[in-house]
Amino acid sequence: MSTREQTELQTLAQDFREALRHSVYLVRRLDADGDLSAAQLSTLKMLLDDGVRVGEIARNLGVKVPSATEQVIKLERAGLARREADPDDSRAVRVVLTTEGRAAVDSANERRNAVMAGILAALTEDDRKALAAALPVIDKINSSLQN
Amino acid sequence: MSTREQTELQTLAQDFREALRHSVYLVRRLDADGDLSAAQLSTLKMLLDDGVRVGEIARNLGVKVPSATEQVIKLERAGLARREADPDDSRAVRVVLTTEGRAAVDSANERRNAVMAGILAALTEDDRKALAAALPVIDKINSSLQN
DNA sequence: GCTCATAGTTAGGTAGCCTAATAGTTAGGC
DNA sequence: GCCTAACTATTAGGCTACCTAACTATGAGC
Repeated sequence: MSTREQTELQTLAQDFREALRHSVYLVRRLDADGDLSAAQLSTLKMLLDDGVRVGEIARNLGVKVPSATEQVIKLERAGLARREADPDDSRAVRVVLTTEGRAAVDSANERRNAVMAGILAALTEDDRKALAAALPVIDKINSSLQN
Repeated sequence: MSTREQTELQTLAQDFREALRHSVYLVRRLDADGDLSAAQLSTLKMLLDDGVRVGEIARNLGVKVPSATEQVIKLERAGLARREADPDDSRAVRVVLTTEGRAAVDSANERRNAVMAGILAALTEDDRKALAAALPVIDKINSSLQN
């Protein structure tokens, strides 16, 4: 890698860090929406397909198992999820959505998408293209870190 | 706006939300570095130029004033910042860096940039170009929300 | 010189994360 | 078959970073 490339890498690193830091505004704007916190909405979304084990929830959220248990307990108290015994492994717990949970995911998801769409609508078409082109890269970075 | 554009907007909104959610991995990787939390490093960086008022710190961080006070108190206890009376307005407080604070910003900043650069080095040149092109857009979004 | 606005702090509370310790279950070696 | 080691989840206790509400002190307008 050339010296020029090295410098560019440094600059990009710094700029990306700065952009990430400033994204708190965006994240908070989205979270301001609702009755469902970001962590809880993320958890509920995982449950859409099928029952999911607590450990898997933790891995998906990028947190430790006790933190996932905590989220599940809150969702259960809110009547949005339910814990069931895993038929294959009695150490494990399968977390599933309740009917209310399913409805809550759908409506929270739609409302947040609408907020985000409103923000993106203020951009130019070129801006949106540039953003769309970067999303796969960001996902690539993130999944490489997921460990 | 055409129906096709509407749909694209919805899709982009959803994808961007998803990418943001997954960025916890990246943010946590960067924060794992060190002795200085993300909030504290951000606060310290603001002080580099000049004394900054608590209200201004709050606005910059995107938090309420009491939260900024809290950060300042912690930095003060850590010996990294100092509160001084504002000569122009005795209601106000100017927060300034100590010598240790200045050194701490520099080293934490460098270490985090190095971590980020390491992550970005694993991408292709095209990926980095796409990312670099999107950063101004992200900043544009963020500054539109800042208020 | 009141009154109202502004700057910051204090008090008390919440969410979300962590580590360490614990209970129960499964799996492998012998 | 049994014992140990590994795994799954929960509980307990602690931390950071937010928040709102209530307060103190200073500044500004009329």
